Amino acid sequence: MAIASREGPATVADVARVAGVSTATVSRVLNSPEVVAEATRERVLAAVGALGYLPNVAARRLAGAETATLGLLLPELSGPFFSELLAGVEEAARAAGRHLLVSATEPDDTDAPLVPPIDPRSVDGTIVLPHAVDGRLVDQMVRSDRPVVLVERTHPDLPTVSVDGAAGAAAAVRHLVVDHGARRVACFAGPEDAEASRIREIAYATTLVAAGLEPDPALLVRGSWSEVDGRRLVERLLAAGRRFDALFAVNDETAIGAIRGLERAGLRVPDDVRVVGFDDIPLAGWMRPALTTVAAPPRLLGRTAAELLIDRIDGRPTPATVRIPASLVVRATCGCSHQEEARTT
Amino acid sequence: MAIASREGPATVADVARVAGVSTATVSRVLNSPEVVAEATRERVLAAVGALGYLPNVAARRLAGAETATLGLLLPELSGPFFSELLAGVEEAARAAGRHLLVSATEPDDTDAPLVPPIDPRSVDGTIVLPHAVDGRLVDQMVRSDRPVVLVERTHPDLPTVSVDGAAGAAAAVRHLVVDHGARRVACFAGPEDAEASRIREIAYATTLVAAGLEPDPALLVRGSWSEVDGRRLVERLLAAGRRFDALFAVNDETAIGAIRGLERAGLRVPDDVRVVGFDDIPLAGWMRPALTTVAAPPRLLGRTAAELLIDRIDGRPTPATVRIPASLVVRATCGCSHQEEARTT
DNA sequence: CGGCCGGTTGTAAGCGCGTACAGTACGCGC
DNA sequence: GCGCGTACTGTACGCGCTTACAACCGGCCG
Repeated sequence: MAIASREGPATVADVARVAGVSTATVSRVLNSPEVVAEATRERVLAAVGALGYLPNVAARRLAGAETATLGLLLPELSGPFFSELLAGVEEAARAAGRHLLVSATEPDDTDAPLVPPIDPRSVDGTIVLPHAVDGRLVDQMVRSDRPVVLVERTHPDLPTVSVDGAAGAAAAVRHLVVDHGARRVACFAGPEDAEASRIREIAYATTLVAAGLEPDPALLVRGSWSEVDGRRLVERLLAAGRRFDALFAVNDETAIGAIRGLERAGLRVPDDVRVVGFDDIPLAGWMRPALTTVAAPPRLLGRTAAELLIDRIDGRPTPATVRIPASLVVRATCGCSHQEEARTT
Repeated sequence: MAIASREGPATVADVARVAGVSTATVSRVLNSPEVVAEATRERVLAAVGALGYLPNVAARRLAGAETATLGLLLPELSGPFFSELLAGVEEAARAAGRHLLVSATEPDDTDAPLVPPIDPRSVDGTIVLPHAVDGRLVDQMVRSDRPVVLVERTHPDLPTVSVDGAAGAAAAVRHLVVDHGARRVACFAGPEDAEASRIREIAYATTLVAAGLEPDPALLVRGSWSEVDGRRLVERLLAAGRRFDALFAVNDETAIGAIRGLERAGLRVPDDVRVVGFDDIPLAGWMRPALTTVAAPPRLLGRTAAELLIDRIDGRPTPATVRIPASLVVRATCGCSHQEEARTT
């Protein structure tokens, strides 16, 4: 006489006993139902329901199956951009019945050089954002043979999803120059090694040229994507006596900081300086004057990356690169009429 | 002659072979070093280093050890409050060498009634936020015998960490009434079943009474913590002909929405209506006029919850309840002088 | 000098699950 | 009536690791 129920959660063995089959059959019902006879399948499923059986992820993983969890590696999770992106990833993961293992990595984390923040063996695949890990680690992940998807960052043999920074930046600068007649357009860029920023800077310069303007190198300055840096860059430029009638920032937080800096310096936005940001974080629409910016919907970015990763995991054919279109969202800081509508988000 | 190195990551067996010991000894070196002889330990450690051995989490878990990962269950991850909290949790988890499994649960997720978004067996413990799961699920997690910590939510036999909402709300209302002479103070609350909101509402009412004012029930209205709802509540109140000279919102987003609504209705903040929020999200300090609010640092909340959970997991004694002090951050929307300093965040 | 003890290390038994391989039972054709 | 294929199902092993339990060793006490 077998013991009817034991401590702790039910196992395949329990289900097998209740359904009167072997554990192998239970496992088959769960993983490849089509090979099991109809009647047996139903009996097993009933037992699963009755016992509230839930597969043990660890055991499953150990036995070689998938984890049903995605890894996400990013530099930080607090800002509006990353948190929206995270939300998008989580959304897609959950929709696909996957869990999400998240890890942030302080950029200045010099020690613990090669222990990955996420063990590739405990996830089915990983999404990696810029600066989240250094190149060696990425290489290591590639070798781990588990799928990896990059976001806003490239690598010779890894798929990437990114926003169309070039088109977005071009649209922003064109709007400033062509529609508003700006002559001296500053560019507040990110760190030199940030690919996403480089792409936008280049588009900024070429668009200027295309419009018959000569880019002034002194007007291209670098910060670290943060609000305070936006403010600091304005101060630095102004202190150096550089004047400009428009400003394109490679992300919204920098743009917002810049606007604060301009206000404090007694300059009005958009009357004295027109400003366009990039990203379209929620705050962009809430602030006053509302920020004109390039929409690079982080949530969509995240969702797309997750979907691509899941497709890879499941072995479906996937594009090597997905480019999310960026579109100019005209609000007030560029100098267009202030008839801004309530955001419908 | 044993094979020197095989495919894939190294295992304890590999380490054992290289170090010339048994797998048990390797395991012991990793888990309870003190029982292993000095010389042996060093030899094993050397082998671990040489092979770049990394324990397989799944196997470890299956064998009964801990996962070194924390679960976090929240209603959504996009807003400023949750994303900051998440950052705090992640920070503490990483500092303690733990991973983080994150899951959001749409509140309107009616189906899939009892399958937990996070399998309690695959984490060492879980942090649960309001609305993240319904009561039955919480009960289930309690029974799973793995530690659970609640945030801004209570349960008879679970530890909780929350901000001192009562003290914070009281300070806010007192500031409005005593320092600014407000007579008719509206309260924009959250849903009826939100504990955190209830506590603040009660403090709002009692503080009014204590100040010799009689709370007008018509001025206590409910939304869902969101910006749009803040705006809607203003419209509704105004449409109903209710007048008020001050407004206390139980969270910043509602307060911000309310301010937009007031502006649109032609009322000036703080001149016509003084506003105080709650939470102190980053945006509070960035917007204009800058929002006076009660600081309930979400990051600190998250970090504290994670630390409490880790203490529980490690079996250290822990308080049943941690209350994070809330402090009034005076900026512009309450009507105090506009000499707001740059946020030093 | 035998026995016993504390300090170490090895042996082996699972943890829960997937799956190759080996049946088993039935139905068909010859 | 026998052989063989088909459709299922059961047996048994291993994934990598932890952990009783046993084994061993030198030194001590009696």
